[in-house]
Amino acid sequence: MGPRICMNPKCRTANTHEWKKGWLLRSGVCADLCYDCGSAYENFIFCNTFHLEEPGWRECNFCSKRLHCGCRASNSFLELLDYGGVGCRSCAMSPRLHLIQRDEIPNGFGALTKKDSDDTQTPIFENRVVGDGTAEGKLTQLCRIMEANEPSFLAPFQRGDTIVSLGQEKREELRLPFGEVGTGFSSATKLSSRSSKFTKPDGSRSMLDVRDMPESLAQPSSSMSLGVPAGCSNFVPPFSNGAADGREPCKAHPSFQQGQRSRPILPKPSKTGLTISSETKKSTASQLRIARPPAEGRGKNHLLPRYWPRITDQELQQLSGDLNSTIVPLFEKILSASDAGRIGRLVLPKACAEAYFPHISQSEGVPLRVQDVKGKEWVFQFRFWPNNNSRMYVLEGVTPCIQSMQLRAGDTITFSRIDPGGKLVMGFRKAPIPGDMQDAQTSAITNGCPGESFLSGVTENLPTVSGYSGHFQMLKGSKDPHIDALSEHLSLAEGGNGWHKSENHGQKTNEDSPQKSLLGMEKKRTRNIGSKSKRLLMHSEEAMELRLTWEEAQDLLRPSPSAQPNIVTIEDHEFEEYDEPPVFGKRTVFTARPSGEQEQWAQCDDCSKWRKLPTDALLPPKWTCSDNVWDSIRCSCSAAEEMIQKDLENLLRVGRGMSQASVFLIPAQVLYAMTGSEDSFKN
DNA sequence: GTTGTGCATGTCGAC
DNA sequence: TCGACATGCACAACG
Repeated sequence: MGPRICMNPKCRTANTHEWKKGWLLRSGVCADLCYDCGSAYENFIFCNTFHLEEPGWRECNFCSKRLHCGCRASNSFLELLDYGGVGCRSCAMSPRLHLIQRDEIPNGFGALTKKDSDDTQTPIFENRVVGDGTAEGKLTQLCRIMEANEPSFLAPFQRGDTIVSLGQEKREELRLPFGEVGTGFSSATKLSSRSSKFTKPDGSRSMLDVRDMPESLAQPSSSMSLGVPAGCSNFVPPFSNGAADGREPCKAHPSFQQGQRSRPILPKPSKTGLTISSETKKSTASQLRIARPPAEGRGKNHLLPRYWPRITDQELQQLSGDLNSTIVPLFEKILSASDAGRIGRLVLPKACAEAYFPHISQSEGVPLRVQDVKGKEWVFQFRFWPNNNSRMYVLEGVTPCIQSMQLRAGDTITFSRIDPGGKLVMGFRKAPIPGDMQDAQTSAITNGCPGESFLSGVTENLPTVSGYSGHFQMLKGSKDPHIDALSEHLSLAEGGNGWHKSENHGQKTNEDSPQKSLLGMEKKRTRNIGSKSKRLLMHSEEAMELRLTWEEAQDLLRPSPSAQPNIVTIEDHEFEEYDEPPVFGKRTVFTARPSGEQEQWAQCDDCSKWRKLPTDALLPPKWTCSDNVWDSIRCSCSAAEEMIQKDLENLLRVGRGMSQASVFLIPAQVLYAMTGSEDSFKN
């Protein structure tokens, strides 16, 4: 066991502690005791001390729950995770998935004798499967689908081993390590598959109940380590029922290597959550925006669908591939007026905060490092306020970040985790352009608000305004034309305009009850943004003007003169990637001849003479005649000006009469109309 | 006077 | 009915 960080924040600075051979369990969070400080963070229940019983088995000294690697091949557990996650060396399955009650030990394993606890790490977290038999059917259904899709997953199961039966009358507890969200879910899927052999087929049940999944994925550590089995997909959904829609094929799996992507499940409207559909095989599934439900849909604390991260499979794949890391979407939230206001407090959904952020016991909270998709690291204060015998979690100090991302009320902020490393990363989606009701309608639905009641909030075959992943949104938001081009190329971040590209989906989804959804949207939108935050809103015309202004401003952006681009090849397209932010280039004026030929004019910073340039010329912020490499005659300030004075005055008058931004881009036709004739410009 | 902080309260959705 | 949460509001700190 290598050095690990103590879970106690007061002690965690020392990462070379020895560790007691015990396990702590708290709300599904496992941790060791630190030998130095003698404790773990918070009031962990000193409950589980697992002992190696026989090959593949471990048993808690206290609660007598048993753990098995599943394949029974050996007791050789492969350590996978920083916080002690293990997997069987033979089958790579996580033993935590096979935890069962002592009295549920299947026949054939013989008597168990306790031994001294070994040093094997087996953190677990609670994953209580409903015991009414419902889960059995659901899991069976899941298994069928999985079997149909990837029979190889089931292969190890069909050796006849009676390991764990989810169909047993008594419920069992599946415990997964807090730090192994992804792994756990991935494995959970496999468990389901394995269980299929031993459960009664029940075709009538098609739902995978996720409400009784682990109580919490919280870990009292801001490091948020996430275990990822080697060789597996980059994207690891943090949800156990993601076993269905987020079931991640191992990259080593042939089907994956052949380019087969994980197929999101298309659930039908349902209150219970995930519905598994045979439609999952449709090739278009990867394009769908999936509201990936939380694994820890744990009873009343389970996350509301509105917070489920919505990300298309394709985006995930691209994100994962591009970043060469594992993306774990955690949750998202529509920014309220309060969130986006100047107070700088972002109210966090309680369930999300408790599930994915470090556990805090003091109101003061802890600093939380969150990286934006540009790589900039922000430190927020993650804290809570007592609130009606409950807690209200907030992130403080988010104003600079929100401003940096140019977010407003109504935009959606997303939290994800990047692994390895467990870094928290935040992205965003911009809200649609105000005034476009259809956009707004779809947006509201996309954001999981209104319409969710009839969309189930599970999967929405809908577009989003900008695609998920603020990763790409940030790329676009960078306003670096090159990055922006990349973003466009990837067809992810579409911001406003791109919204229309998949609009039909939204229409289709809403056609059942457009008015209802519209009303609901409006209602929700009103609430989200708040009547008192109208100052944060703007009229559609204003928004349009702002958008146009910004778009125009983009034409002025130039790569920093000192910046050296990195050439990035994506899908056979080469893009220049700059580390340095773009700079504003010199403003120019475009004109057009009657023939349609366009011209670009720039004014020398030294002599103030106007020079004609190629239309594709990009000028640095400071430009003089000597920089006029396109015209050997007029590359000096001593050269005569091309434009006659009258036309020049017209040109400048037009510029003054227009908005500050528009002066940069005088419509050529307008200019020509004002100047009257082609003779306005002399060559 | 402005801004920040901490808590209270009303609304609304989920159960 | 209850919990979550958006936001109001009183008070403190600060310039």
